[in-house]
Amino acid sequence: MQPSTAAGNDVDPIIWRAIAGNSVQIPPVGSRVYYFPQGHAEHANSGSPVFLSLAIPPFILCRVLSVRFLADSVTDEAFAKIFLLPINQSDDNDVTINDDDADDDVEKDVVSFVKILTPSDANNGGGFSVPRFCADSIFPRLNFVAEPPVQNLVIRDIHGCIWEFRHIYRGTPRRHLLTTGWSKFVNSKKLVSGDSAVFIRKTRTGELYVGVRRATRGNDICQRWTSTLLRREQTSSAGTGEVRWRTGQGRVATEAVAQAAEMAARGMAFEVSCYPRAGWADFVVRAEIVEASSTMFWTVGTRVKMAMETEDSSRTACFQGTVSSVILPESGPWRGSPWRMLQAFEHGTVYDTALDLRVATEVVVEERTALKQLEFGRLSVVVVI
Amino acid sequence: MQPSTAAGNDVDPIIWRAIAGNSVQIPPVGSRVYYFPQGHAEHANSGSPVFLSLAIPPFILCRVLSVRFLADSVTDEAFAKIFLLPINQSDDNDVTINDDDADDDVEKDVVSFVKILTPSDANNGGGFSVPRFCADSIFPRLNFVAEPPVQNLVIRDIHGCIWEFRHIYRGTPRRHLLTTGWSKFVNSKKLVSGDSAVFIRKTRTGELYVGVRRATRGNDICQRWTSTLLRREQTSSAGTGEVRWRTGQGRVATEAVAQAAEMAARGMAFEVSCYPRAGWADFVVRAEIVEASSTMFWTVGTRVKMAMETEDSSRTACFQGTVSSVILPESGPWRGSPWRMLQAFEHGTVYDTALDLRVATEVVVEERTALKQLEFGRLSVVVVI
DNA sequence: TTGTCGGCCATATGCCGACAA
DNA sequence: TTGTCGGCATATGGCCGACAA
Repeated sequence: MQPSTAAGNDVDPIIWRAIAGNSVQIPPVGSRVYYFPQGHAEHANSGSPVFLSLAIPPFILCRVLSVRFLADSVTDEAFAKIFLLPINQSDDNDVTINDDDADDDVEKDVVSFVKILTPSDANNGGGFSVPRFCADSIFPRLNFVAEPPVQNLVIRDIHGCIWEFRHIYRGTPRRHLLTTGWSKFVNSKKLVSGDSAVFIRKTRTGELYVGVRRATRGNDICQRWTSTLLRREQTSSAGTGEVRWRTGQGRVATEAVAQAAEMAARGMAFEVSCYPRAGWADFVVRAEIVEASSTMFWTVGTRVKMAMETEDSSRTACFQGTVSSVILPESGPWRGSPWRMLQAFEHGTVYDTALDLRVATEVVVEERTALKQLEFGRLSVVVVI
Repeated sequence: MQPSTAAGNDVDPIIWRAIAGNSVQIPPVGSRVYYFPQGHAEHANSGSPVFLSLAIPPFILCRVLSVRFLADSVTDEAFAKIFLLPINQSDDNDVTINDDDADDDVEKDVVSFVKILTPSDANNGGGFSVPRFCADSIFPRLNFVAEPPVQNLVIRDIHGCIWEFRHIYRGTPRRHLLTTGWSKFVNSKKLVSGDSAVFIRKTRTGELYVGVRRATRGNDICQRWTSTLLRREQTSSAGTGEVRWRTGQGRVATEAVAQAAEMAARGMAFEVSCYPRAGWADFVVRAEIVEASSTMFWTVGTRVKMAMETEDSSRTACFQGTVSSVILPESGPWRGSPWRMLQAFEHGTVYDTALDLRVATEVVVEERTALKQLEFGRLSVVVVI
């Protein structure tokens, strides 16, 4: 099975990471991971996958053979295709090439800024109000002696397509704005208020990039606090029909899940597409994390803490909670599966950001979590406290 | 395996048939059919499917367990989900409920009209020039004493969504036009000149329906005579990106093909999605047709005739030709497969329509055909002459 | 510092009859 | 009968500073 190229060209990993979010974890080539078919199935776009053989283990140890960083041609979402080879438990040493230093270097090579779009930003006929920090740190400096100070920005999106924006500093009081070109971008990407725009600058070359993140709605706990309902959906029966892809939850074909699980269970190399989205669980998890968790004695009352990024990636906040139930299926096809074995009750959380997380303090977190389930914004790690 | 419901609601079979085209053949529930994995694979949207087991027979006898008439939520194409159970050759009697009479009755219950859109019809800011016959036979009669004669039409599309069009009879000389509402429809359905609109009226209730058929381009012989190139594609790198689905050829996920073929080979019930499109071969074919063809001694020089509908379904035309080669693979995974075993050379064709088929008289038909391959417009049957 | 609003201008949309194929 | 065009009215897009949060 060759990794298919039909989904488009590979994305520069540096840009990919900046657009997907800095806390997204993609296991490096050579590392050991566990593949969770149940988690994969949760990403299917319709129904439950059909497994030809009934004996699909709940988790399968694999080695990462390759990783491709890609972009969804319809939604612009960053996603990764990971090529996995099932391996034995005894094969327990990572063969990762340790290039952490190199990674750090290149990561410092970009600077990025995320803004959640206001209604004014996303309105038809409107421009984009550029926060001061973005204008100063990302965009080229304007010539402020001109009247008005103005320049044309040439920015590439995740596909490498070029977009042009007029960047002007005007108004009383003065502020930075993107005018001409912005509206076309918003319409083309089908952005609505609540979505985010990511502006990225490669510090060495000065090249500019722009990415989008869709507002997380319609999944799990996120659904409860969001006040923006299905504004992207067809509002009247005679609507334009152009935004229908918004209704689909999963991004992965049901049959692709079934096929991957089948091949994994047979010990054959297989490929999975991972869409890192807030509120969706990773189903390919570093083996070290799974193994550390499996040695933990989970019991009701265990207190846990979860670090996660806010939606605009500007800060990291914490969930704190108590495990309220531990469920390991005792029968059925998934007997003994740790997937979503934990359910936590959240309490007494201290946040260092106010806006986005405040409503969540009032709800019971019902997600069952093995390790990385309670995503909100993006979860980075679970710590027992 | 339950037929999934995620693709949308079922379409009224009468409306479905009128929109798909009257010559589209969907095998009835209970009938025996042959499933051709190779033909199915030709409908995959990327690469070649991965077959887990290598022994996939080239054709598998099945019984039709159920048929669902559906509509693609993105392209509005009519397609069918057919649920098939592999059966033995000895199980040779159809269990079809003979409801031909009933079918005939209901088919007479609708009247439809197809028009290929002119540039003026598909232009932005333009209306739709309603042919006289359509206005007379499909739309409600206007009040011609009014000045101008005008009415509002309320028409449902294949999804049941309501569209409103202003139908006016004006101009000098007088003619029927759809004005207000038409442009929104064209933009929403992404119609371009060359595509077709189908207007349907249920004679009993007077209810109106509208469907679309995309111009057949990019496949086989159709590609050679069409002069309209990829006008729907993104023209600039900063384009809107809204028409990208036009680039995809197949409509079926590669993994779905692999899974269906696997299950068919194992004798398990499976489901396939069939998109009846001109230029694409049916991969689920009535058993009687396949068996009749397999008793035929095919040889180079055999003269064949093929009836087919013109694109606007108004008339039936004929291809005539001579078999120029007969190829049965002698080795490889598809040894002995009849799929596309015939290649025909076209000659001396007599058409009873002029416009759409005339260029095809000048080309060599290179398609290899088992039975139903030389689709142009829509092929209905091959006859040895 | 930055989100939203009303004003105002430019452009695009879209209805029309004229005319010709 | 019907496809295409130019004219013209109107709607929408989109840039602007004012003002307030």
